[in-house]
Amino acid sequence: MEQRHMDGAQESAPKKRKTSWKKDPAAVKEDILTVATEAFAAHGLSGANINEIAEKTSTSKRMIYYYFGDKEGLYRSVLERVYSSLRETEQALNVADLEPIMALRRLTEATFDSHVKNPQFIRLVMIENIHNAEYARKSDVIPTLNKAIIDKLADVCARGKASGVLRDDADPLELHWMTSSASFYNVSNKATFATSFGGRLFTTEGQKRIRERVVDMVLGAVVVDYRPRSGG
Amino acid sequence: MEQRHMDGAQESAPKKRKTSWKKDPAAVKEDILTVATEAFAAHGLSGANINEIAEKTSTSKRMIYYYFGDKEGLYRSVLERVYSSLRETEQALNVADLEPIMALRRLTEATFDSHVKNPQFIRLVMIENIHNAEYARKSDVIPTLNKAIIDKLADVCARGKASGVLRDDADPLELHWMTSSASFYNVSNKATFATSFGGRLFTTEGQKRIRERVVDMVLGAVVVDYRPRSGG
DNA sequence: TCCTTTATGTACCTTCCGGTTAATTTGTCA
DNA sequence: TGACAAATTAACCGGAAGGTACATAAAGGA
Repeated sequence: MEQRHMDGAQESAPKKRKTSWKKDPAAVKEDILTVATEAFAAHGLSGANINEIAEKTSTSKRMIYYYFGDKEGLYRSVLERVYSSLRETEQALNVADLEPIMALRRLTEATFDSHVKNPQFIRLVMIENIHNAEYARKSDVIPTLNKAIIDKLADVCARGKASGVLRDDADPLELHWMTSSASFYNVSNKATFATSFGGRLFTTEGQKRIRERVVDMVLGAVVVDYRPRSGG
Repeated sequence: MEQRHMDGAQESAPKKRKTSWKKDPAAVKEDILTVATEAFAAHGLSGANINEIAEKTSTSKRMIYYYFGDKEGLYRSVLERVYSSLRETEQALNVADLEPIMALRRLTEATFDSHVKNPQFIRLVMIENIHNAEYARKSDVIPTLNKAIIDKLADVCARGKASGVLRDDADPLELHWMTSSASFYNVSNKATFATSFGGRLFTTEGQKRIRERVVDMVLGAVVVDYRPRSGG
């Protein structure tokens, strides 16, 4: 992504002629995507307003249609971008040289934390599920992005079974399901849960407890004779 | 808006006068709510279309506005109705005379099953979360509906701690959070999960395994020395 | 230098859709 | 039975919002 001078109108480098417009497609696209991500995450596909999005960019509505075709195309691009960036984060985590239980704990905690830190991603996935994943399915990147995390879990599983600390029926995909479900729900359903039951679980203290409980759940389900860190 | 007599129109035997139209407000409202529930669950608040809803009812658009004021009012009514009906289901389950671990298992399984059986409820809750629960919060029934399940869990917890089978730090609200998170995610994120990882977990077989795994997770997190039914 | 392609700005159009107006029918009750 | 309220119909409105037409300024060759 090579955007030069996305702002500069006044630092006037030597001979860089700074004629009227920008002519910087990459930066323009990025700008649009950033604004659109916020809008779609906040209001959903039908709820987001192209005119409003356009106003918040440094460019015009015309450019949105020029680069993304229509509202749906813009939405798809937003979805792919946000998916990719999260999966990159997942890929960065290295647990290959931790012993299996510790590795599982770390992966679970990392998932929990990354979900908490990326509410926009969560909201877009929620929205996509409302649409029965029809746009994610159309994408040719999204369905392929997820090997990394499963591979990691498969490795941990294999090592854990070999050393006898994990149950024989432990399954990488199910493990991912378990960590995801708890971590996702924690962000996605915060609003209604707090409305029904109060905000106790969403204070700093509450989240600390929940985070530990999620680890307990996951480890409790696959570790042979799991003993929680503290308590009971 | 000031409509009384929202029901009872036909138990008056005497002078059966079946002239042209119905004059049956309760049935009309129910009809509208049924159609609207489907529409909002399918397309969300902004995505649902009042004209389409009206066409699918046996009455007219005007009637929707007559009884519910505006789109938001209709949505709120839909939300309250679906919440109430699910909570009634929860209330029906009796586990007071099961021993604590078995009671927990039953509650977890029941939650899992009821979520699977009520995808419309799930979708409406997802949508409500996209709106930060703003409409649920405005309601004066929804925030009060949820005592029942917590009370049940509190009872189980107390008994379990007394007999030493549950960890001292087991907490009813956290328990509800655990059962809900897994059960909810199983339905809410089915579409994207299957897109990313295939549908293996959503076959009949897969769901059977997942269901048992959810029980393992919950019990594994709060039961002292939990031993899963099979495996390991 | 001119021609083609890419990128951008301005103004406009059309349709959909939430909501309303006004008139009509049905039931109730004095 | 007739007046009044509740229930219902049909036609209509205004504006918002997605999308487009058209002109035109930059860049990149030949």
